[in-house]
Parts: sequence; C-alpha cells; structure tokens
Amino acid sequence: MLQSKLFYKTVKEKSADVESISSDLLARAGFIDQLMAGVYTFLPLGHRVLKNIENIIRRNMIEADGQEILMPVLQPKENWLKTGRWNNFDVLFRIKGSGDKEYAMGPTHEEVVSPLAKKNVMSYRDLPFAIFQIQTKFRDELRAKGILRTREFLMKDLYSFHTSQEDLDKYYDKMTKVYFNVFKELGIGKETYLTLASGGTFSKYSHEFQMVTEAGEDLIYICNKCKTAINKEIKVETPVCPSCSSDSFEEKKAVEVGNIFKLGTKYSLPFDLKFKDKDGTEKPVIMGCYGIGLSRAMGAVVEAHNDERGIIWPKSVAPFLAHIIELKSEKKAVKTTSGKIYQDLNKIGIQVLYDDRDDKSAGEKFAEADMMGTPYRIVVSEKTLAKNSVELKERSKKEFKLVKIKQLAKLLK
RNA sequence: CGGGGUGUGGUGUAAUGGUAACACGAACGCUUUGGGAGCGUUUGUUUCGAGUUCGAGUCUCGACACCCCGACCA
Repeated sequence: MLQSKLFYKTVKEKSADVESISSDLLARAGFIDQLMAGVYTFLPLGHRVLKNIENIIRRNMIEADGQEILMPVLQPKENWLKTGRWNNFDVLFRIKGSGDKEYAMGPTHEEVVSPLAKKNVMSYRDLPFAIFQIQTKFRDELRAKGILRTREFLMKDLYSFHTSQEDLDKYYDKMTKVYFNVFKELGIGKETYLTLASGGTFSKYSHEFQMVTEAGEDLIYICNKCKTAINKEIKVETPVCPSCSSDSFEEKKAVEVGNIFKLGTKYSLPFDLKFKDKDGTEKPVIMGCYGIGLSRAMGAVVEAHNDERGIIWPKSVAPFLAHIIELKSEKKAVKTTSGKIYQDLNKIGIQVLYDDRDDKSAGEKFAEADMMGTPYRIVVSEKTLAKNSVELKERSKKEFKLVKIKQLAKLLK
C-alpha cells in the first residue's frame, strides 16, 4: 500500500477525552474513528488488523472442528420470549419495525442457533458438532468505554452440541486450550489468565479469559501459589483458592477477552432441541458456548503493546509487516530503489506500507511510523544507498542495523 | 440507570457580560531535508433552542452530545 494513497490521518495531540490508551492511540494513528459513544468505524489500517485477528480466530475454530455459518442480527421477539430473556436481558436492543412488530438486535445467538440446530438434529448420529460465526453484536450498554466496551462490536461465537455432559466436558477442555492458543497468537498470551467466574444466567460456573491491564474494568484475583485466577464474585463466595486452597491472592485489573460457558440444557429445553439416543430414549441436547470479542481483542492488544511513541503491533496482527520510509532526496535512486523494494516484497507476499510521500520531513515520517506501530521499519535514504543498504529497525527495539538490499527479503521472510 | 463534569475553527487551547484569539493542521509560494522544519500569504470557529440584557462564548432554563465515577455487564 502506498501511504500517499492510504485513507488515514494521524493526530499529534492526545485527545481531551480520556477513554483508554488503546482507543486514543488507535484513533490518533488512524485505525478507528468514533461515530458516537460506543460505536466505531474501522478505517483501512484498523480493518486490516481486525481481519488478521479474525483469521487467527477462524483458523483455530476450524481446527477445533467448528463450521462457520452466519446468523442474522435481526431476531424474532418470539424466540426471546421463549427463553424468558426478552424482559430479562438488560442490554438487549429491542426495535420496532412496520406495524409495531418487535425484533431483537442480536446480542448473542442462543435464540437463533438452538432452533437452527433442532432442524438438523434427530439422532445421536447427528452429534456432536460445533458451529460458529464472526458477526456484529449489539448490546445497549449503559456506559461505553473506548474500543474496549462498545454497543456494537464484532464477536466470534461458537456453539457446541453434545449427547452427554461428559462429551461437553471433553470439548470444553479442548476449547480452553484452543482459546489459550488464540490469545498467544494474538500476542497477549502472557497477560491472559483463565479465570473462574460465576455463570450468571447461563450456568453455575463459567470461565473467562482475562487479560491483565490497567485499562480493565474487571478485578481478578490471581493465586500467588498456583496462579489460578478467580473473579470478584467467586472471591466473595470462596475466600480461598479453589484449586490449591491458598488464601494469598494478587488483585489485578483485567479486561475480559473471551469466555466459555457450559450451557447444558438451558437453551435446548425451551426450543425442544432433543435427540434419540442409542437406547431409543429421547434426551435433550447438551450445549456449550464460546465467545471472543474481536474488536475488544484489538484494543486489548494495543493496551498490552504500546509505548510513549505509539502502538507496537505483534507481527501476527499488524496491519503491515514492514513499513518502507523513503527519505526525500535529490537523487532519483532513492525513489526508484524504494519502489523496487516495495514491489519485490509485495511479490513474495509480504504486507508492506510504503511511505512514498515527497512533501514530508524525515521526522514526521518517523513519528507517524512509530505511532502506527508496524513491526519492521525500512529506511531508504542517500546515506543507506551509499552502502547498497537499507536501515532495518524493529518497532519494539531501539537499535537498527544496515542490511544489504539483496538480503532484505530473506530477512523478512 | 444514579451522581459529576465538559461542549469554542479539522485538532489542542484562550477570551471581567463589551470587536472571538493563539498554536497545530490545511492550501499556495520560497527556503529546508535523518526524529512531527522556517518565513510569508490564505483558509476556517462559540452544539441546538428559548430567556435575561443596550450587549451573551461567558448568566438562567431546556434539549442534545461526549467524558468521568458508581451500579450494571449473556
């Protein structure tokens, strides 16, 4: 991508509204734009990051036997009445269509996926299976907080269907590992804890994946002895660690980047979702659900990876792997060589942003590059070309090195 | 939802009730060219609606918006 054509603007000054570091950086670096409280547009840079996150999650879900579908945002009131959530679900957007007909804007999809499953499940032979989607969710949160807590957000939700509790337990454990792998790939594995939580309206217990950060709205308690984490509600119920009985905890602020629930029969019963077992008896299907907020994950990654100059993207989610900075020069070679490097890297499939602008000073280009946080910066100038080289610097490191142009592609691969 | 705060060019700020200003940005020109450059010219502003007043960015009331604290958060 040529930076001269990129749809973006950076803002030098910190915004007056606080929100969170991630929202401020993402907005100022041109990744997102706030339309209103809790609602954001993803600009080309932000959209690329979001797609990278999406692909990491999608690949992991498919590896866990998930099949991708896409369910509607617009849902019938009737299904929500069936589960009793039309009146109970505080953050549900309820909208009116023609003739005052009412609909729900999907905040989650049990009310759609359960009747859907019913159409395909007759016998134990049809089980187990898992289906998921990556889709925009709507929740009428009373209070938004930057990109970390929004009213409209992208979410991956997977639902699993089983013949028995044992089978669900097995899949649930597998999913726990898959989730850890996702967060590791997103670059926040180290900061993320599996946290025992109370299940709310779903089940007695659930698990949250909490990333430790000052920007978090949740409090978690990490056992000093075995590193098991529990959330606030559990801490009230159980003053000692549920796995090692230690009473020494460290309190940390955290943001919930994912959660998993054992739904059991909570949604199969209202929708009459059952199957014929081997012995001929009819049994309710046992369900699990597993969510990850993608846009929130994007904010979480930024919260975990930034410095005073801007964002430091992990390679896995970065909008571009490399950022070529062409410094202004009288000599044509600087531009032609920069252009050639850009083409060569593109050819071998490396995502690269090329700052080809002629009217920007070196300082401004560097400052913007640091703010955007691309993992590798490649500076091309008269100085580097004199040595047949370019300057290669990692965003996360201080030092840089001169690299022969011929070797550049190999190094980045 | 309860409480609090704030709304001024694109952004960040200033302005005893008395001509809306400064910096950054943007456009143009010249100079500069390895860490958000310099000079000059130009550009563009009081959230909305009532009210008080000779006169409102400033005071009063209302609406709307955003932010913060709390509560809430499948």
